[in-house]
Amino acid sequence: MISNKNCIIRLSRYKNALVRFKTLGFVKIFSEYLADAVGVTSAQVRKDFSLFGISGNKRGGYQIDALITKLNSILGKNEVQNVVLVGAGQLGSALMRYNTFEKEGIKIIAAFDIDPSKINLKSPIPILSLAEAALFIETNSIKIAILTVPDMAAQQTFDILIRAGIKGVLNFAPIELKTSSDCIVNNVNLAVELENLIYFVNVTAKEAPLIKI
Amino acid sequence: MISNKNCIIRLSRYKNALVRFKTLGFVKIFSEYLADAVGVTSAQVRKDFSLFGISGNKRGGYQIDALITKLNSILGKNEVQNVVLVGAGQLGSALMRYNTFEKEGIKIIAAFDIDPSKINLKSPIPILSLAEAALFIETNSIKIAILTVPDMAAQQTFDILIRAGIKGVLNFAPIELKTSSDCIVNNVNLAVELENLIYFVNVTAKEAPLIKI
DNA sequence: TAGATTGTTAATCGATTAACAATC
DNA sequence: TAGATTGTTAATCGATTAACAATC
Repeated sequence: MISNKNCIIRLSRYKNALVRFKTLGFVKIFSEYLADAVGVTSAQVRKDFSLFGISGNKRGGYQIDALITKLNSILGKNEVQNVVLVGAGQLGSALMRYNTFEKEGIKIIAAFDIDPSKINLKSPIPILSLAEAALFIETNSIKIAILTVPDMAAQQTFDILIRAGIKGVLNFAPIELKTSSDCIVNNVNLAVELENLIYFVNVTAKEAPLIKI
Repeated sequence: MISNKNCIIRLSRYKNALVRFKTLGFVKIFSEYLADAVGVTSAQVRKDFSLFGISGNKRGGYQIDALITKLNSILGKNEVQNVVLVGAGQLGSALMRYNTFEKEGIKIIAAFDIDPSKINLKSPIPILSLAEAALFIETNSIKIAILTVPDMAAQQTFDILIRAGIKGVLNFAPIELKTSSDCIVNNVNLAVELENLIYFVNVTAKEAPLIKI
């Protein structure tokens, strides 16, 4: 029932697409249309749903409202998810102001930084000293952290978070964090994403002339 | 030879890890250690390398310097890659200040926004009117764009970019862009990444008590 | 040389897709 | 009813891994 990461990411995408369909006034939807909106096959949609016991009506498709409710429940979106952010540098500060998280029910309730000049208890999201992180995380039972510290500090900061009880980390440092089995790490590396794009654009450009001949 | 996206992303990770090994004074490396640093198997490393004709020395491993050079060449990192950014909102502005790109040889040479109040020709990265984007992209032969506009504007802005000759887009809108076959889209969705993490942390938490019994 | 590591093949694994019976 | 869509099984596809001969 846990399924793989890609499957869960698709559930999020289905949910987002369904919200858009609902905004447009739709009430029911067929797997074919939902698949199209998300860029997968209809078989994939039905398979994913069946893995989570989501069923529709043969010939009648799926009720959008019920589907959104079910997906939100699976994805833990029925309650606000409190997270902390560690590393209030350029990217970290931007994420603190990134209002899409709030819209999606994800609340950064505090940020931490090692640099005393960054500490600011009065900003909309308080920025505290890294030294206070462990206690804060424990007393507030925070399970998820966003890690936006410099590369060289990533592993040691991560270790602090683990010891404080963090169970999931969204890591922006281009480092493979050594983790214990009970903490999950999702890596986001924007430079790598761009490099990837550059690579494929370049190979396609090199190939194109051959095709034209 | 094109290979799949995951393979190319691994090449970027190998490259990053190798640069760190080099910093630490290493000259040679075995597939086993590189695999460990990146979190894959040594067979995977050797397989990836062989796909790109990279060879080492049996019994002697790989020369780090030569390897970095080769990977940089494959990934197009021998020259600075110019890109544009479209949508100078919260996230867009942060990415403009995100110096990791510059460090990685990726230069945002201009940004565009539809909001006249955002236009600023004197900022370090000039912010121009969206109306000027097509001409700018064409005259400068820009192939890659970072798209950070609001969800509802994403598709129409994307269409403008396509017509201007953009071949690769790093898309931050939670929308599946309808693209032509000759433009590649990489999606980054931070809220979805966090949702994913939340999901797996929650299921693990629910399962843990069962394991303890 | 003996031992260790690469390079590559074949086996495994898992995810996606096609296909179709069930059924509304 | 006839037709269309779901739910699920089996087939396909592709990526990862194990294993080992080649060889430094």
